Parts: sequence; structure tokens; C-alpha cells
Amino acid sequence: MEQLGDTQISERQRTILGIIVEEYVATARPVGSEHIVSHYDLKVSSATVRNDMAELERAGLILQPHTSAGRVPSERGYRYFVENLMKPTALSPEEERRIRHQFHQVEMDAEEWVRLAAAVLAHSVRVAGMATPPRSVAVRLKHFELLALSESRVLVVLVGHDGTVTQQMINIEEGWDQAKLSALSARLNVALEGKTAYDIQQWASSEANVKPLGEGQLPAKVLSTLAAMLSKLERPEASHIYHEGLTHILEQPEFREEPERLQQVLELLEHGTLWNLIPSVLSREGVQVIIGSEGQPDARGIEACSVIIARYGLGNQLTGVLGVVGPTRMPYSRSISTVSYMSQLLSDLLLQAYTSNPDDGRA
Amino acid sequence: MEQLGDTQISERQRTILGIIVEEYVATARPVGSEHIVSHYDLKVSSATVRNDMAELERAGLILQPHTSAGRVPSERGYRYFVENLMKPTALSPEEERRIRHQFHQVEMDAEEWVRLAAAVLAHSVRVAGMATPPRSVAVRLKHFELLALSESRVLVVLVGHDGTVTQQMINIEEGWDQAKLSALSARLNVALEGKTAYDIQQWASSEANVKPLGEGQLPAKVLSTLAAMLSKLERPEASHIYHEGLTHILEQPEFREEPERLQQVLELLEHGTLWNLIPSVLSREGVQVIIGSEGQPDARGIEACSVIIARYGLGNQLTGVLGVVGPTRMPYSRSISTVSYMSQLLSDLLLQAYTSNPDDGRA
DNA sequence: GGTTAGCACTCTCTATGCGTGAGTGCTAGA
DNA sequence: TCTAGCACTCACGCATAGAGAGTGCTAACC
Repeated sequence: MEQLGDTQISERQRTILGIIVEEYVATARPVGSEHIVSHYDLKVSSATVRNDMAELERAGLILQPHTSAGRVPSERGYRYFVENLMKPTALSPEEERRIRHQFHQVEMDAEEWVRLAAAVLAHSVRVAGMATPPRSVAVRLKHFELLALSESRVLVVLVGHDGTVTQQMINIEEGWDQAKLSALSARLNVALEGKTAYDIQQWASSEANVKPLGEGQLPAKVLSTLAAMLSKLERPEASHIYHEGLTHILEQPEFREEPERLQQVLELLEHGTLWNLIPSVLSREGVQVIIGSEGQPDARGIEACSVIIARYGLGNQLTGVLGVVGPTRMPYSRSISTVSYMSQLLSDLLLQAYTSNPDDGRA
Repeated sequence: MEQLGDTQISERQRTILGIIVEEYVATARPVGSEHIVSHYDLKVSSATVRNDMAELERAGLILQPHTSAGRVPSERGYRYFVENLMKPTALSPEEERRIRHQFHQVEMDAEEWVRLAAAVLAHSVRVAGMATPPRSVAVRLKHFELLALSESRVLVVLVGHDGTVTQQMINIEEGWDQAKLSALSARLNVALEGKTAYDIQQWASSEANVKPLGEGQLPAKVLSTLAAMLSKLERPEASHIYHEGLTHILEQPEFREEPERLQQVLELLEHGTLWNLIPSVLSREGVQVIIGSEGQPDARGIEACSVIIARYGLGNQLTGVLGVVGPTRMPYSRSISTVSYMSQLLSDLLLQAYTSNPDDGRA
């Protein structure tokens, strides 16, 4: 017996709820009592099932679209299913192998991996997949270069200690050729290596540090640019959410009938409503399941959608987020397994990439 | 009088065709003869318009969804409209100013611009906008760095002469510390600056060049990696198509009624069917209009869509592609103006970025 | 008390028929 | 060459009817 609100539900009722969820997820059609007894060996009659269903409905776990239809899980029903009934089904070894293989096919590059992760999630669960590139909490400067592209433009290329690379163009006054720029960057690289954005700002605020670097505004400008680039690397919003597989969502009957729902998914992925959820995802471990509108005051307009999302990364130094977005009627078990596996896989790949490990990486 | 196939169409018929296209684009409803005479001052009766419409239909320029409905432009009709009837409406100065302003708000970074371009196109025409980052025809090496991330991993950061930056991780045998790597890259930078992928392969094929670089496989591996990175920069497929504004497309009634059509648009944008069109876009100047299935054997499944697309960039050295994708029922005039303006704007921005120009770029 | 058979009831879904209105094509006359 | 008039076609909206699915309730059963 389970306590739930003011109602208790029996073992058989739990079984029936499980059947309803699985059946509805598979067929998208309300599930009737007759259907249940004829397809599952419950050893009771349809009348008994009907009584149980009435009780489940009283408990708010299922509902009827209309009087003479079968039952459909409510949001609470899905939630109960995910937390109490679902048997986690790990991916098959062959499937895991196939996915890993795909990652070894592409370059060793975080953006590539993230893009691929979104695609794999989408394909494997047949809903929309999403992923963000990994970001560091506090990026330290590893190295930077100043490259003169023209007389008045310099490209700043910055490498973080985590291997992320960014670039920025700046305008300069005349009189700095590549030789001078190289000399400046050589000196600064020594002085600034290992520093964070904040450290660099501190360092640059001391006259004694900046004065010897040379005439004009350039040295100061370079310093502030470096600090800005580093701190931008830390802001996760600076990165795109990669997404894939909207086509799969279109195939779901609920979206064909009510295209408005698709708007909600697009809202989530295109306009970044999803970012509202991400801070809380980053703060918790494991796979998180957000079903419909479920007490997410920030995430407006995702009534008909569920999001299954997890963080990945190294400790809490370097983290990103990946997951799937689909209709509430979604294969939760498979989704959770896949998201979980993918977050593990990406974490492993990052770990491999940033620590010593002598297997070959396709030059 | 215009010759068209085996039929001629009169001046008034041309006017009527223009009205039908504009009216249908605006309302999404078939246009009837009565409606035309009551809203436009044609100085003829509806019966005359009917006769003209019958002729236009015979010429294949319009068609009837069913017997007792008004007329709708055919693909040929849209084409005729675009080529002969449409009056190009330039963007208003305020609008141009607003768009330019947005570009000055973001960083000076090609990827950012491209993303913004897709968003602006989408917002301004209210269809889906797309853009690809600019690619060079033959990228020459400007500079590269070797950075030891761990004992066995090295990050290669490469800057092309056009300012594009890429990175790649490679595995190395033990025994190369940062000092040795820096020495190697210093020597190679001198030897390889200005070389293309092909040049580097040539250079590396000579024992006399490679032998003095040091022991082990690393030097050869670095060389082949650099060549691979450079040649990858040249392949446009290597880059993502950024797209935005699918929500706008959803608002169009034709997609609400037949969601299959949306599949086609997604196919185009997500699965890169659009890449099939791009080579021909790159080879021609100006804005190109692809209406529906129009003799594009490569682009399957875009019957209901039109694509308005143009290249942008510097000469033919550095080019990308941007445009809009929407239903055939699309505001062609506005789309073409906007795509044209955006391609001009992005070209200008790139030109400014890669040549001398002393305005300020927000450090 | 839990379970079951039976049955009346409700409500959706599909088909059918009918009237309406939009829009046409054709014809004959100006 | 244009126009007025008119018959014709066909989608659309609406009401009606029947079928079917699925329920809830009641009364009997174990």
C-alpha cells in the first residue's frame, strides 16, 4: 500500500496504472478496462479493473478525456509511474557500443560531441534531443596569441586551461606590428598564465604591472579583452543549445492534431526558455524528469511537454547539460536510461580528453 | 504582351495575376473575381476578370483548389510574379538602421553575426531564417600553437589567414613537454606560414624538411593534423546551418492544416537537404529564388516550400550563404529585399573586420 | 469484503442528407 | 471586346441517426 494524498492504492491498482501508462505511451490511445484484461493476465474481470480505475481517477493519477473513453495518465500519474513503477531498462550492450562508436568517429572536439549527443538522443528516443557545450566554473588562462590581421585589427585567440578556445577581434591604434605584438603577448603570457578573469582584472589595476608593457592604450585594452573573454566562457548562456530531431516530435499524433503544442517545444528550444531550468539541473546530480507544467513557475507554456535532462562533465569544474524534450506521453524509462548513459559517456569523453590517456585519436 | 509557353497574356491579365498573388499571400485564401473588382479599381466587371482568370489558368499561372473556389497562384505563377510583376520594395531606412544597430551590439565574431543574421531574417520576414558561417576557398596558415594539456594530450590551435580559428586535440607519445612543443611550433610557424593544406602536405612529404624536426612520430603527426584542419576549414559542410524562427512558420495556416509540410522544412534545415542547393548558390551572384519543387532534382521533398537565398562574403575568397525558408505563399518582395540587404550587410561587416578601419569595437 | 455478470447510459465518431453560398463558365446581347 | 444574367458545381456547415466503445452501478456470488 502506498500513501498518496488522502487515498491509498493497492498493489493491483499500481499494476493497472503501470499498464495504462505503458499502453498509452505506446499507442497514444486511451486505455479501456476490456483492453487491459484481454491483453494482460490480471486474473480479474474487467469490472474489477473498472472499479480500480475509478479509484485511480479519484486519486488523481489517471483521467478520462471524455465519458465513454478509456483512461489516460495524468501528470501525477506519470510522475508516480516514473518514481515507483518504472523498471529502469539499461541500454543494450550493442546499442551502447554503437553509440560509443559514433563518438569515436568524430573529432575530439567538445562542440562536435555535443552536437552528436543531441542527434544521438533524438534518434535513440525518437524525440527532440538537446545539449549544451560544457562550461567551466572559473576558467583560467592557459595561453593567448595576438595576431595582426591588418594595420588596425588584431585577433585575440585565447585558450583556457580546460582546452576551450575563443577568439575576438579588437581595433588598435597604428604602430603595432606583429613583432611588437608577439613580444607583448610573450611577456603577458608568462605573467598571466593560470589567472582567472578576476585575477587579471586585479593584476591590470596595478600601475606597476601595466606601465612597463608599452605606450598607448593597447596593453590595457588587451588585458580587459582577455578578462572579458574569460568571463564570457563562464557564462553558460553564452552558448547555444544544440537541438535535433524536431521531426520525431512531429510524428507524434498529439502534435499533428494540435500544432500549438509544437510552439511550446520550439519556444523551449529556440527562445531558450529551457535556460530557466538549467540552473536547477546543474545544482543536482542525476537525471531529472520534468513532467508538463509541474510546479515549474519559471517554465511557462510547457504544459504538454516533458523534459528529461541531466548534467555531465568533470566534477563541478566543467559541466554542461543534455537531455530530451518531448510530449508528456513519452517513453520515460528509455529516455532516462539514454540520457543517463549519454551524460556518463560525455563525462568520460571529457575526462579522457583532459587527462592523460594513451589511446589513439585519429590525427 | 508576354510570350509564355504557347499562350500570351495581356496587360490586364498581368495585373490580375499580381493582385491574386498579393492577395493570396496576404490572406491565405483563394481569390475570387468579385473580390478583385470590389477591392481594386480595374474598371471592368467581374465577368471580364473571370474570363481573364480562365486564360491565366490555361497558361498555368493560377489554379483552382476546387471548382467553386477562387484562384490560387501556381508555382509558375509565383515565378512569373517574382520575375515580371513584383516591384522591389527596399527596406525602410529606419529598419536598416535598426538592423545595423543590432549587429553593432554583438561582438565582432563571424559566428555571432551569422546567428544574428538568421534571427533577423526570421523576425523581419516572419518565416524561418538560415545562415551558414563564412568559409574560405583556400585557407592559408597564419599561425598555430601546440599546448600540452596533459602528458599525452596536445591541443592544436590553428588560425587561418582569414581569422578563423579551429582546434583539435591529438594524442602524443611521452617525452614532449611544453618547452619542446613550443620550440617545434616556433620552427614550423616560420616554415609554414602562408601555406595551404596542399602546400603543407607537399612540404611534409620531403624527408629533408621533416627529419630535422625531432624524434618520434609527433612532428609528422602535427603536420598531417594541420593539413587536415586547414582542408576541413574549406569544406562548407563542416559548418552548421544556423536557423531560427520555425515558430513563424507554424503560424501559417497551411502548416497548421497539413503538418507534413513542416516535415519538409525541417528536413531542409535539420538534415541539411539545403546543402544540395548551396553549391549552385555560391556559384551565382545575387539573390536566388527557389519556388517549390521547381526543377530542383536534388532537393526532394520541398514541394510546398520556397527558399530565398544569397551568398555573402568577400569576393570569392570568403563566402557564406544566408536566406529564408517558408511556404510557397511567401512575401517574395519583402523576402528578397531583406535577404539582399542582409547579404550586403554581412559582406560589409566582414570587409570591415578584415581590412583596416579605425572605428571602435567594444573591447 | 472483494469480485463478477449484466445492463443501462453516455458520449464520440462516422456517415448521410440537405441547404446555403461562393464562385465559376457560358451565352447572348450591347 | 466587354458585360449582364443565369445555370451549375462543389465545399462547408449543420442536423440527424446509428454504431461502438467504455463506463458506472446494482445485485448476486464466493
